Amino acid sequence: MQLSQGVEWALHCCTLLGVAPGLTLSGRRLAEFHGVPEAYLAKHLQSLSRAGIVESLPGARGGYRLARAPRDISVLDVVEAIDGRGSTFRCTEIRQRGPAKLPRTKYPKPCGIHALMDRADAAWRAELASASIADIVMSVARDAHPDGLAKGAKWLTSAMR
Amino acid sequence: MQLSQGVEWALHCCTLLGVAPGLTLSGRRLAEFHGVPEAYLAKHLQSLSRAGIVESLPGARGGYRLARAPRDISVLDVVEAIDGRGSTFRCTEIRQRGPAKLPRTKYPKPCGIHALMDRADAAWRAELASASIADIVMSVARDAHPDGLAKGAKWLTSAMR
DNA sequence: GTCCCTATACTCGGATAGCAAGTGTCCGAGTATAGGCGG
DNA sequence: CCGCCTATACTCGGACACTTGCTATCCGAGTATAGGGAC
Repeated sequence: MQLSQGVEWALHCCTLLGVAPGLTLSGRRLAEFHGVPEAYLAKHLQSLSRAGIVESLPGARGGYRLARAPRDISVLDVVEAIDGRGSTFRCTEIRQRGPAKLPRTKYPKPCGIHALMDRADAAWRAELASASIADIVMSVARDAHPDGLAKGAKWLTSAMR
Repeated sequence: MQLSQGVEWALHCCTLLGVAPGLTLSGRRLAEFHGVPEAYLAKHLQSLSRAGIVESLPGARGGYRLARAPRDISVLDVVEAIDGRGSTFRCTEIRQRGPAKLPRTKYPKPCGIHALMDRADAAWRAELASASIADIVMSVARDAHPDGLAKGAKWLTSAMR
């Protein structure tokens, strides 16, 4: 079970877009800043757009910007936008197959395995929902090396020209 | 991100093997009881065997049985045996790429995104580690319909003949 | 009746195809901009 | 000098190949058993 590669890219993109309110960057700039292939990143940006996390502005000087305040976008929102909203565990109800099966009405409660898996899933989601893009931006501002922040800021000003 | 199909099968197999100490069932019987293809289930049983969760007995009257007490086998053990032990999130350190990169020594701490993902991963694993096969067996015994348990017990006695 | 041997049937284990989803890429539709032209 | 028009360059969006890993299956090596035969 592995998370899609695009999740990492999408989170970093949202983090970058979250450093300044209304900051708009094109797919090309976002790819350039992160050193990832532009064409493939565009695919994930589309997913973010469809999910209502970022909004796209067409035309020259267009690009992507956050659709909501960084505080109101949880990491879980981004993860689900890229990787899908489905549960990690799919219960095929194999207890209802084989020689010990009963009529369908005899299974009022979900099986213990399914219930446990859902609990683990909920714990994972809760952790991701507890952090917002704003939190990530703050953590970067706090932990990153000053030189890196300076280079980033410099690139940003030149990219917005 | 979706869990492998085999995880469900493996958990149900371990649950069945956990109902009685030393209970040994062949791959054929396990597949028959759960109504799943025997050939494919065998592949997952091999994984369980390699992970030291079940031990295999060759020859006629052979099969699989739990290698440890049900109490000492966590659900996480089974999940990791089938689906791998790797983290769900793979950080490719894209912050070290692009125009704002710095020498590698300038990144003493893992990035905030990576740290958060690891926390979520840990929460998921903790939940799965908190339950053992013995717990699953108990929950089935408590929640399943008496008729289903009776049919299961009947099949079991005939299968052990 | 007891022991031994052999053939058997059953078991696990790894090696081998098929397929779906993620990965990676491309080109077309649409728009704000920049420059040129006319008034 | 000012306003309008046109061409341009850039943007997003969806449609199209490719690869990895999960899904599914098969056959071969090995062993405990069951039955038969010899003593």
